[in-house]
Amino acid sequence: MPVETDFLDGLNESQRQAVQHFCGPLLVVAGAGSGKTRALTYRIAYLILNHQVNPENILAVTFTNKAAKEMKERIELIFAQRLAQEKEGERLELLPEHKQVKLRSRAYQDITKHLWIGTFHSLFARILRQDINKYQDPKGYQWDRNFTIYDESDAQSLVKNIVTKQLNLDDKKFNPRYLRYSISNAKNQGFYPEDVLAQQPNYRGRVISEVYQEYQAQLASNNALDFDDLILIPARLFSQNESILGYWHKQFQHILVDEYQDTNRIQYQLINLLATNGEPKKQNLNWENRSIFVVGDADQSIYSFRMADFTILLEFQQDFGDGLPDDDTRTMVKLEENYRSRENILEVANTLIENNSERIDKILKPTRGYGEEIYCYKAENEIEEGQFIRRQLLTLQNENPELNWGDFAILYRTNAQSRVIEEAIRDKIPYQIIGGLKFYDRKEIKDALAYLRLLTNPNDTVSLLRIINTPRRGIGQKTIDQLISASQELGVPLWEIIRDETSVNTLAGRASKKVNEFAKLIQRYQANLDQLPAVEILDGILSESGYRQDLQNQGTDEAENRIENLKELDSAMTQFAEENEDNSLEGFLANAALASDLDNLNEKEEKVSLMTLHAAKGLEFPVVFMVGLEQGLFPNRRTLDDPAALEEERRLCYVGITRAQEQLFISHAEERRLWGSREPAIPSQFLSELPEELVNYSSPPIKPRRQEKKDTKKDTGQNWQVGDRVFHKTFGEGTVTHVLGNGEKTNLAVQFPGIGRKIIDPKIASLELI
DNA sequence: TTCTTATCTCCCTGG
DNA sequence: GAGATAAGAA
Ligand SMILES: Nc1ncnc2c1ncn2[C@@H]1O[C@H](COP(=O)(O)OP(=O)(O)OP(=O)(O)O)[C@@H](O)[C@H]1O
Repeated sequence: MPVETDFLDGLNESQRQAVQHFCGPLLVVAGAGSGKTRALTYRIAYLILNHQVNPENILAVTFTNKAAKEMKERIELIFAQRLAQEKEGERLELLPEHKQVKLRSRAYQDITKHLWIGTFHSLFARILRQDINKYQDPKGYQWDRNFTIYDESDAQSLVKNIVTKQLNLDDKKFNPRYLRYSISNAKNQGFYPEDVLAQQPNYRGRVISEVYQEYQAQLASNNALDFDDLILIPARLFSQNESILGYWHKQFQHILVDEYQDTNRIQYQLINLLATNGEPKKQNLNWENRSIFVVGDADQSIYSFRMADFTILLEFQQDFGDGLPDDDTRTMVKLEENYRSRENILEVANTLIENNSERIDKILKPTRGYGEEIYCYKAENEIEEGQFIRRQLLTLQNENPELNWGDFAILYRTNAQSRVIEEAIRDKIPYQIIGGLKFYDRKEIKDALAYLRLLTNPNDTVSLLRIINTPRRGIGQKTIDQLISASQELGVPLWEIIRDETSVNTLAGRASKKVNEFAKLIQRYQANLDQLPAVEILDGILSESGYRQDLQNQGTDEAENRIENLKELDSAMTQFAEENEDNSLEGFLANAALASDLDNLNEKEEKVSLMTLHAAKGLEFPVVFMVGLEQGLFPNRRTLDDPAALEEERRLCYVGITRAQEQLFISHAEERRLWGSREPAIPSQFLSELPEELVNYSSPPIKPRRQEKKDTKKDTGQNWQVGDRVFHKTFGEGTVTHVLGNGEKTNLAVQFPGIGRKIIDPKIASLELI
């Protein structure tokens, strides 16, 4: 009999039904903020607790690394909580700090460490580390386990090199960016170069196909994979090799996918293969002790540019489910209550999304009542828009002391918009920008990583070329060209030439001494790769290569900054080694390649978050500013003549609105600077689609007050008692179960129905006695 | 070979 | 308007 598990208290009836689902397929569909992610997370815990499923038999796919990390933390807490009650007979948060730490570490060692939770890319990169040598490529390409993962800029420079150097095409006519995008799209549909040509039997198609072919050949000879390969190669490997598929099918008995509406066909194929072991007939499937559980919302599908296809979500019922009508089906659960947003915010979002024709209507009931008014502000230009944001932030923060800067988000369509906003708020308001230039995209970081990649994977010519003359060591373009053409003639990787002293001496002329010194340096570190911890390798190579010294000599602020960033790389490495119990260089490099800027978002830091609407998917904030609602910007210019693309923009807008919990500000400018020139801008069509009665188009008062709230006193002097009924801004109504400490140091343990027990400092959070 | 200056391209979204 | 890149000078 299943143990009754108190964490089910935090779920409504439909969520509970989803969480308690054990075997077979289940689709959870629901609008924004209805607790889909929570249901998925709790189900993982429930499988382990009540069905004794082994954590290593669970595969859960999230959309971002950050979401994966949070999910692991939640599960860890659930188990630590249970341990606390079993072993100590007490709630976790009421135990002394060191005991809490110990229990969490137990939960990590026993449970979460073994779970396979991550993005498609990180999970399947891990599988490839194990099995890529068994992959048989139809073209005969081969990779080994030390493969390097190329990020977008590596991939683009490879394409560019092919276009200009090898195929001698005009890169004006075929810009490498466009070609790279075409290749990526082809891969995300499982196409080989020949397929591209067959689909597009014209000059353009031939060029794309040729570049693609050469690109793939070079990836292989560099022993490198791009992001798309991390999905595509496992899919091909599983299709061609029954025993490998069988192994992973057996391993992953329970498969869960979050944000299922944004999976693409290849990702679907992977999930399908793992779930069915390649059995095509639905009726032959044996779901004993197995399940597939996906959650999603077709209205939040916003990644079609990455070949995501929300019809995959719509087809789940046919693919896996019983295919019965909604009233009778046992393989679909709908969640219809929204726990995140105020009623007016939700209504605005729902009204907007109804303008899409390609959709299935859903119910999404508010649970939180009307909140503050929604304002739409018309700014003169983008600078004045920034001023508006600044004014509002300062007033709101001033008037609502319970809000800290981390409770605000500013969302925009394109990264380029962040600049002006940053300028407007930087002197008064702490902020963090998510996206744009990623940490791992910075020049100095890429240089450092190139050294490290070269050590683990000497075939990685892209990295080799990046650092062979960085810092300047007198190895010029002519020398490099000589070496490259020799390597091409002999058909060996460039590194093979460079490390061979005699070849270098004949080829490199004056620079040969320098090349040999460089080769010796690299070889010395390669020899010590397994002996030294990763951090020491990094430090050593940065010093001995003269990289750090070179920066120090420059003495500029910029160089200072780069040195700081390199130090940060150092701590990132240490942190990675600790968190993952992995101090190998390979492990760290894979992690770095897959890292996204979103991973740096820290809610606990009290900073306003600036990010794109795409990056905000899955997040929530008490106060949201959605800015730049102008025709051509949002919806974006390129979508205006494509109805499907326009609908996706509208979904993006829906996502933006539904990030807000308490209050939403929308703004647009009448004039905006684009690439240096000023352009008039007309308001976004989405604005006219919002219900007029719920949006206030006049300027918000300088000192807006939270109206609905009764006076929340920040009661330091209040005498709190066990049993008091209280109201909290985020958690709602609850009951005080413990009063901890006294006087200035009083903390309260409050039990919130449906949420659990929280420790609250009444001096920081405003608690109302009711 | 490296540094400086003029010209060109680009920004829609990201693992 | 910035960052990348190509051409020209030291
Ligand atoms: N049963 C519940 N009772 C109260 N609050 C809940 C419940 N379920 C979820 N929540 C809260 O509602 C908010 C939204 O939950 P969650 O992120 O799981 O929703 P979601 O459906 O995944 O959202 P999105 O579609 O926007 O990603 C969270 O703050 C969560 O803590």
